[in-house]
Amino acid sequence: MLKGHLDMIVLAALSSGPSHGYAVIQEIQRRSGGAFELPEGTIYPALHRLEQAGLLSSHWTTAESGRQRRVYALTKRGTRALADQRAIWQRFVDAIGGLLGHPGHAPAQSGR
Amino acid sequence: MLKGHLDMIVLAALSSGPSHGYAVIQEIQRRSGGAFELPEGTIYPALHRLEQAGLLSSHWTTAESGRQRRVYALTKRGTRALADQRAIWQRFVDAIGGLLGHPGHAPAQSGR
DNA sequence: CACAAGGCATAGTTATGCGAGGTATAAATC
DNA sequence: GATTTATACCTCGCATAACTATGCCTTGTG
Repeated sequence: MLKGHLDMIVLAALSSGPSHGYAVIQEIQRRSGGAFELPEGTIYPALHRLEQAGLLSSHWTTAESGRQRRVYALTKRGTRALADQRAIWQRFVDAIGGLLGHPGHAPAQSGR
Repeated sequence: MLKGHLDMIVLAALSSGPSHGYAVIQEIQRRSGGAFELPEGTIYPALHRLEQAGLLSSHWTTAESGRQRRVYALTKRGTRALADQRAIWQRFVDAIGGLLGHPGHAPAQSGR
């Protein structure tokens, strides 16, 4: 379960350039090594939420195939939000690491 | 927010030996470097859930102070569950890592 | 005695990922 | 030419689970 981390994941998937919803799903699946196969019912609402929040912008395009696609791109705020999320994620991972570390083992003081 | 990972955290906090609820809260706070300050309304239901699931066992004791405490301990299944959770967590972290990794960067193939 | 600190408990709110269902077009298969 | 598969979008409602708020009891302290 990625509760609470989905936004970061979607933002990350768009960090390499604009893309449309369906492609985001596949990009996430690819980049996660198949670990995350997110259903549409997860991604589309997330994209809408993020656009609503001003972290993404979207516009309709027509692919060469003639298909209609809604392409999303990170906004300035979205890029910043992703950076924040990364930092939070890192702290989160460190904290869990401290908890999982052996009983008597002093938590890695993490140089920074 | 540690949605979905709370159980692992609680199990981890008990991996160094039996303890009672209130102490679990403080242990988690300590081991996480202060990152996780879990309210009682989070921990107690979690402990109950885990006992219900057979991952913890509990019994009442009386401290030297005369106070009643409910002490929880990992069961065999709980220990196994913790190990499983660790593995899942590791895969999860790796997957997120792949997503956060630079765009053109091939995801670490992680030998195993 | 009042109040803080230790200790346990639960009922209700809220957030959110996901399943299920719906629409539509293009390409492939039969 | 008809059916299926893949692409592409959308939304409603459920279930899960963490958190807020609150209450109760005991022990120690000012």
